[in-house]
Amino acid sequence: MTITIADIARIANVSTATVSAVLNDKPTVAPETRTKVLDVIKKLNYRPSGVARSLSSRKTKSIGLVIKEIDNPYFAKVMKGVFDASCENGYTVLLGSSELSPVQELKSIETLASHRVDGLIISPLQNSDMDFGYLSDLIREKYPLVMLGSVKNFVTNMVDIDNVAAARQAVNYLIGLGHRQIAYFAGPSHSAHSEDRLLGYQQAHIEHHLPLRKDLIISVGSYIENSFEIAREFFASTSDLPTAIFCYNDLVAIGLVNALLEMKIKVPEQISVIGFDNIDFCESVKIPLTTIHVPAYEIGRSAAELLIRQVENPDSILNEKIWLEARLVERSSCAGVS
Amino acid sequence: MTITIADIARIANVSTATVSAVLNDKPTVAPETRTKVLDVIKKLNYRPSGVARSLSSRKTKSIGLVIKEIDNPYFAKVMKGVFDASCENGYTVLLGSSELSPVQELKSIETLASHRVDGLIISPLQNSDMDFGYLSDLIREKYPLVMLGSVKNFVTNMVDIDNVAAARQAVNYLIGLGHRQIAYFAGPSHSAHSEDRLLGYQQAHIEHHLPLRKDLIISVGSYIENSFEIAREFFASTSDLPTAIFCYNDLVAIGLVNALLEMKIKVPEQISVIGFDNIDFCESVKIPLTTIHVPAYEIGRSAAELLIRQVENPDSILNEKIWLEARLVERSSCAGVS
DNA sequence: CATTATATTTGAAGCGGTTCAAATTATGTT
DNA sequence: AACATAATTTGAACCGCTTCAAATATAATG
Repeated sequence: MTITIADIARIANVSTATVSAVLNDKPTVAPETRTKVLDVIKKLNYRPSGVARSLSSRKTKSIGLVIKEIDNPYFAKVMKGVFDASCENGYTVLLGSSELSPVQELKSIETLASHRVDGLIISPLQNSDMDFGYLSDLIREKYPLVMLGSVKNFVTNMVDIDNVAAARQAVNYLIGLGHRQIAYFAGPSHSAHSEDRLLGYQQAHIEHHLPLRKDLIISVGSYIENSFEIAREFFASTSDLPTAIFCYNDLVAIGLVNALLEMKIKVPEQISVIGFDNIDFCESVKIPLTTIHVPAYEIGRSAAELLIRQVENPDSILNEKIWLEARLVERSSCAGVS
Repeated sequence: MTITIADIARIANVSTATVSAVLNDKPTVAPETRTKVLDVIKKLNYRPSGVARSLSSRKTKSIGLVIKEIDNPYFAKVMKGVFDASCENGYTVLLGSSELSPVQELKSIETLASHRVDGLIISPLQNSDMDFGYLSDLIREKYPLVMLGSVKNFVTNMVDIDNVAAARQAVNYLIGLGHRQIAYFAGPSHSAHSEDRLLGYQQAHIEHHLPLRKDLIISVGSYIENSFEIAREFFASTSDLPTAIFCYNDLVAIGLVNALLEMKIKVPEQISVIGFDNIDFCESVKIPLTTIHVPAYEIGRSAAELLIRQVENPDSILNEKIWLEARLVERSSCAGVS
């Protein structure tokens, strides 16, 4: 049915080895032979089977990308970065996503590994090595890997921003504005990023000798709606309100602002809100969002480039850490306290 | 290096055929044999090569998805739908995107096809059959295909909303509100969807005997920034302003609203704006956006389900058209004219 | 116990490419 | 023309799994 290299060989009256040679641009094949073969290939509209090719060459020219949420503008940028860099280098990307479930994260990784992707880029949900039996296997067998975020105790490639420092910067900014009661609207449980940002939040407090109030750390999730709901509950049930809120990401911040506005609480006059990520919508939202810019596209692109370098040069470094710069972007959702 | 089925067979003291049988849950293998093999598999942490498996079985258990823009919340939903349905059925998705370039669309399709994905879901850029030489090849050889949007003159599966009707509904809504000068902020050239929406726009005008003014059809693009820029130019250069604007998608609408507000033009008091897609951010934006809700997630999910059904049952219908419902969602960006 | 029916296992041929030592052909030299 | 050298081409062995006809082991029957 499908046409194979043998068909081409037969019709062009050469061996399959020769056809293979022209397919792979080997310099040994004679010009006339090359054109003859190429003609047949074109005429039959032949496209070599990547599967067969992969089997014998032990390279699939594909990489696996495991993100946390497909439906999140932050990861869209990461994906685009990965996709662009992969395309440029002739790689295809197989998509995986944990959708915030550790079980599914593992399943995604296993699926992609069994597809024999040449390497994996993973935005890990968790960061305790406990949960990474499978990953340590991969690392042990030197499977090319790039983590989007650091994983404790693992010697492997990584590209990320310094989440702790960036969070500290965000909270310090609020403190500089005069805020003393600052809440943290945390991300999904299991999220290493959320943990790191919490750490930065705490560091800023300690730096300025501010008390750490457990009741100001609220577990929210990752989506606008989650945040909206939880914000309403939170503000309905607490009397000692914070004057500023540091959010796990922009979606959380947007949901929060929506809730605040609905409750007739003025942003930033009564409560300042700061986000994280700097997704495209920050400017278009009701109260343009002050946030930490995370270079998501560049993270994706660097990760893919690093991974591909690793794949094509297996003896290169296996433990490269690329830290990209995050920076504060001031818009209108934060104000000083009077 | 990597461990193969032969290793398992040797150690378990059976043939590779037997190992293969237990891997594929064939009922013929004796229970004791099964457990013996399974034990070895577990002990060696063996994972069969999807590549080898694909080569001999002629199935890759993967599908290709070619979208138009990775970095677009609409397609994020589509992707999620495709991803979920694929996962549930044991398929992996290989990502492709034209990023609005016809050339890259073709390249994506070719790449995915050479990876021998079992089927393809394509959100086609264009809709003239002229541009689809490659596609007609695929169709001719009965490659399982689902188009996200109709392609003229092609007999193939499709799932989409009725873009013409939905656009007509949007424009009729504006007309019903009393608007008589309605502009269309069109999407990227090549976009079949944008063409269809233009058609609906025109039909609504004809229905109501309103003149079709060429100067009210503005080619914008697909992103917030494009729209923002072009909106500013447009309003700076025209005197005979429309009272309402129908936008290719929500991103365009959001950019437009941003521009209008910056120019101190009141929305919806002075100009009504209606979007298309109903992305998550419509509610959170400065002027909550009235728009046409497109069930993107369901589109993705139906497409994947249809495709997989096709793949696993090759003699089933090859020309199924699934039309999903779009509906108007009223928010605050449209008002009647006085 | 011999014989037949049933349950398991297996050998070997693909699947569609890549690879490389060996064979063949073309070119160059005395 | 004979021989060495360089340029091309090729046969056949993989790559790691599936498949299925044939072989072997086990159970059932008379």
